[in-house]
Amino acid sequence: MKPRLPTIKDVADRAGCGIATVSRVLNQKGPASADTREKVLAAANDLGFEFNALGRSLQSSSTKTIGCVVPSLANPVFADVVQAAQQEANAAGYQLILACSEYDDELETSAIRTLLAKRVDGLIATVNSAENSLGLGLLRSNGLPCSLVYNRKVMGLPTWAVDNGAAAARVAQAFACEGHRNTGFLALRFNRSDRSRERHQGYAKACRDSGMAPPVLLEIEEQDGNLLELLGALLSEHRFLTGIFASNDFLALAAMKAARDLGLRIPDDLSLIGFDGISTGLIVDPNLATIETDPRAMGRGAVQTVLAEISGDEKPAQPDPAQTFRFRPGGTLGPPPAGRMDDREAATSLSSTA
Amino acid sequence: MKPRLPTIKDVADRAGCGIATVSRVLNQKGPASADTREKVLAAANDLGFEFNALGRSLQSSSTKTIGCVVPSLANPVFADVVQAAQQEANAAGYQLILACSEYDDELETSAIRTLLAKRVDGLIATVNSAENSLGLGLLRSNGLPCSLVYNRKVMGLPTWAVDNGAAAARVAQAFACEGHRNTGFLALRFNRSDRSRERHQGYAKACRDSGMAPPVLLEIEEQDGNLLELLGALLSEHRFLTGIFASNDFLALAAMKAARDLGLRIPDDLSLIGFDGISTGLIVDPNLATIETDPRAMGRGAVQTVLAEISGDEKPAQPDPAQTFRFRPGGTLGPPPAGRMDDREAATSLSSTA
DNA sequence: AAGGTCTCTGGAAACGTTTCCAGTCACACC
DNA sequence: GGTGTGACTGGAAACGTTTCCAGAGACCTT
Repeated sequence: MKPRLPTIKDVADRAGCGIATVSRVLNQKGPASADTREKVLAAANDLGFEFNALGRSLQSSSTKTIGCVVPSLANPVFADVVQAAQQEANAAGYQLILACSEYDDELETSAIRTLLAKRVDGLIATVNSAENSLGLGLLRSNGLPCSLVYNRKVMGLPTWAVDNGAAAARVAQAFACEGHRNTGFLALRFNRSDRSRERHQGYAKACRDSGMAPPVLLEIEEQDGNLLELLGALLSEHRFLTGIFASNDFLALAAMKAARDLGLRIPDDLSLIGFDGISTGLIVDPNLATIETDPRAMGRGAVQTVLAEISGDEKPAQPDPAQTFRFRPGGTLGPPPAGRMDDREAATSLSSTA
Repeated sequence: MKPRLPTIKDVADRAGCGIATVSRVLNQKGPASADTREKVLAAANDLGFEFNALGRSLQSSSTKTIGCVVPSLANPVFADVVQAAQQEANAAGYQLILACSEYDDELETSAIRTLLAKRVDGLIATVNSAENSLGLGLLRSNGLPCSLVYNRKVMGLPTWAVDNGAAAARVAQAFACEGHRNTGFLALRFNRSDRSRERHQGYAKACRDSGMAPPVLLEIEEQDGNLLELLGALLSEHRFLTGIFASNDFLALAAMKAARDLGLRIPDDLSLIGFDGISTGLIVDPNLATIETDPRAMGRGAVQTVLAEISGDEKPAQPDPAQTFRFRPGGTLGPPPAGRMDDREAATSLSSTA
């Protein structure tokens, strides 16, 4: 059935020499007479020979492979991370093994375990919860070169991440500038993403600091199809909110749609700010105000860090410059509706915004 | 530096038995006394032992790994394909190795070559051009279980694809029903995607059949950032067109944005129909009329087919039911503007379009 | 002509598994 | 007490590489 692929031994037999010689010729290392070289090359060509990476890896204990764990590809942010990581790895002669955790701790751990068993040379990952990830523990304990992406720094592991706290504060400032006081924080699987939690925390703190009301937490635990309905229900329940900060752009756009379906005008009746800066936000009308991040740079950087650690000699590129995001203005942010500005008495108390 | 991971031999030494015994215990096959079993388990646990998949694969000549080649993850269609394929593979205990061809033949071939060297057990792929893909030739010649995705059937390889011709005809029909006569076909990297070419061909034929003018080919060869500008230029050049069929939704949405920037109202001044049915099309206002496909089903199906061929016993699930798409109505399709219905006199003279 | 160098070559070990096979041991049966 | 029957065990081969090392010539030098 399976037509066994030719091995180096087959080539050697056909060329009438030893396997050591074939290896030398085909890898262009070590001496070989012009005559043998030619015969080996011919034999390899005739047989359509390709090295078996397994044997090779086993002996060299290097697989030229990097593992990549992300929550999901449905979010364009991670698709971008993966794509960029892929390119960067490829350029260095490495392959990417992909695993999606589906925001599930169980799957995340088993994915990392499998990757470890496959002896990837390095690993980049966005884990559900950096603080208590079993998989990360495994990585640490056997010292595999790795880098986090979008997660906060933890256990001394390098990470390519956005400063969620600072970004959330910037959002609060944007709302405050327009005069909003009652805002909400919208999250999808709140308990399954430490990014979301950090953004919420930072946002709540910044709201307090700038004299706004504490943000209402609008949480949805995904149950697929009816996302828009759930959003609609949530929105009508909280009509008094004048602005909503969504923990990612995808959610912000969905909320925008749901609000429109409810007859709300944006930004006249409700302001929206997203997070991530995916390109779809620029296509909708009005454009989505958001925190713009650079997922491609994150993916690329993480791979560079890992590659540097693998090769050892180069100094690991430094992961975290001061600013990893910028606020992108958009038509979804405007002043709150006049009727709901009445609780303005507290408006002057805004002051400190780091 | 690298803290060599424990091998089965280490476990054997610590448990005071032979490696064969360890293998038997840990794999739960073959006999073992309760006593040894316990000692082995303890030793493995102490050492944090995990099997090395390389040695295992080398000996069993099965890597439990499936290769996956797609043009890009930037298109949500492929992100969905990959994600679904991943889930399906995982469920069967297989891992996915991802490679993106970036719509480049060179990269595509080398990706397949590498995957082959890594001895994947099977492969699913969307290739740039099914007809003349070098990589596909390689696959064929060594009989690796594989399935195409979104490509047309070729060399007897199973494929999970949309009937591009029929779908394009459906689009033509939709335009014709509304009374459009002068339409365009918009494509991004026309020469790099046989899907795009097939859609164009089918569309041109259907236009002819239904008495519309031959569609104008609006082609863009991507040069990143200025996509919207290029689209804008293209649109103003062809003001006489009342409808545009975009070869994918992403492009359709970009065109929608570009048209709006030009002051065109949709669908009053220009109708748009896309292809793929990505979810973003349902978020924009008006909703995008499009051909809805099911990328997840394609990815899942392709993996099932490959898995079936690997295990041999099951009969390969049949890839291609009659209808793999449906037309999704949307607000971007309306009747053509009254003023531009006048060139109707030429309606009968249409004839040859190769 | 003996010794030295230099280039080329192939055998063999090693990488970490699985599995075949032969060996050991305890036990029951005649 | 011998013998057969099991259950259990470990040595060794095999999977496909790379690389060390020693051997075989060819050629030059004295």
